[in-house]
Amino acid sequence: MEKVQLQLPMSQEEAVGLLAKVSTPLLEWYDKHARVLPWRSNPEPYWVWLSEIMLQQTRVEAVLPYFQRFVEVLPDISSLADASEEQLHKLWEGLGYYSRIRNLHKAARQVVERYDGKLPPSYELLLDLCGIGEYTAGAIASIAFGEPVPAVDGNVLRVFSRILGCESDIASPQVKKAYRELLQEIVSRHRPGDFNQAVMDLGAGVCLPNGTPMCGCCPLSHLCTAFREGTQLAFPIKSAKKARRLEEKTVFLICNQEGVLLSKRPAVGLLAGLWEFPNVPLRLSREQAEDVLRQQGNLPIKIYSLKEAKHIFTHVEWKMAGYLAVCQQARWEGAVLATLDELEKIYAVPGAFASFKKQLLEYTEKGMG
DNA sequence: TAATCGTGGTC
DNA sequence: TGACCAAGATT
Repeated sequence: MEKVQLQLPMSQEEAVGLLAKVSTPLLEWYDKHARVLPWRSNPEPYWVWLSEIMLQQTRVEAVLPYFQRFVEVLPDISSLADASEEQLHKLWEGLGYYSRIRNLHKAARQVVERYDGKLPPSYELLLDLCGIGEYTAGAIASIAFGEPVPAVDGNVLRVFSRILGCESDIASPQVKKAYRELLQEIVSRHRPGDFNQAVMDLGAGVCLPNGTPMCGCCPLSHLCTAFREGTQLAFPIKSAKKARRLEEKTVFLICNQEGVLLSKRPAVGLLAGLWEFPNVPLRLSREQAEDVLRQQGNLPIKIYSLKEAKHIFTHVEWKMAGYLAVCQQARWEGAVLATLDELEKIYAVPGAFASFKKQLLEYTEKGMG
């Protein structure tokens, strides 16, 4: 990778000099304003690791209930390594980016095999585990083991691009690398974990990404180039993303006296390995939907049209029609019959199907006519 | 390097 | 309502 220089309104030496002044006021602010979080109250390596994986591209408030339940059920790395994929999917259901839990599972097995079930206490060794990249290795190494390395995430890039007035595109891997090297020079040697978490708390609560940052509360405003110039909203510079593509589907809730049919998604790709209601491409009319149901071997007693649903992923949007078919014998190639209790407790069904799951429960509770 | 991979909150 | 975005990793 070619070495890239950050585009700064100052020299590299001036930038390092400016950043050297960050640590003291940042840590003083953190001592007063740090959020109280389970993995901070008990920063054992397993908790720090699990929290960092859950927090990837995910807000603290969304993570909290998942984290609590997860460590209750699987209190250590060894129990995680021994868990079934089905159980892990259920514990992760609704949290998104499901490759995270599969990689966490693989890594737990690596840790048991290589390190006797204890997370290795170094950035380089952590980096070698599944699902742990540059950011997460830095976060665990600094927070759980006190290694003085930076943890460069979206918060760090936003906060420091504003402080520096840096015009480089933070979406570029080379630019992230340049930030890592720069921050390696100034991360607190005494409190690296607190330093990294302080920047994240500052980014999450003060140096906001969406809307106007609260510079009046910021312990670093006196150092901040963007604040001085009134250009906070111009940073960070980030290249535009590609537009989403649209996919249309027809979803079938095929029920009998016992329960409803579920299919398992392919092992790779979107929502890999999770369960879903049987579905086909395109939004079908009621007549077309009846044909599909009959082709799958059903003789529906009654068919209800459901409310259409939309689900937006990062790079795809699903627009879905839905039909509920009441059958004597529910059939669909490759599908299994799940009771409502099993749907609740065993099968992990992603949020994309939440609207239809809700409509199913409304039907079973009240009847739909 | 660019595309892939979820979900929920906010303006 | 739609666009943007969040404690990224993998291929």
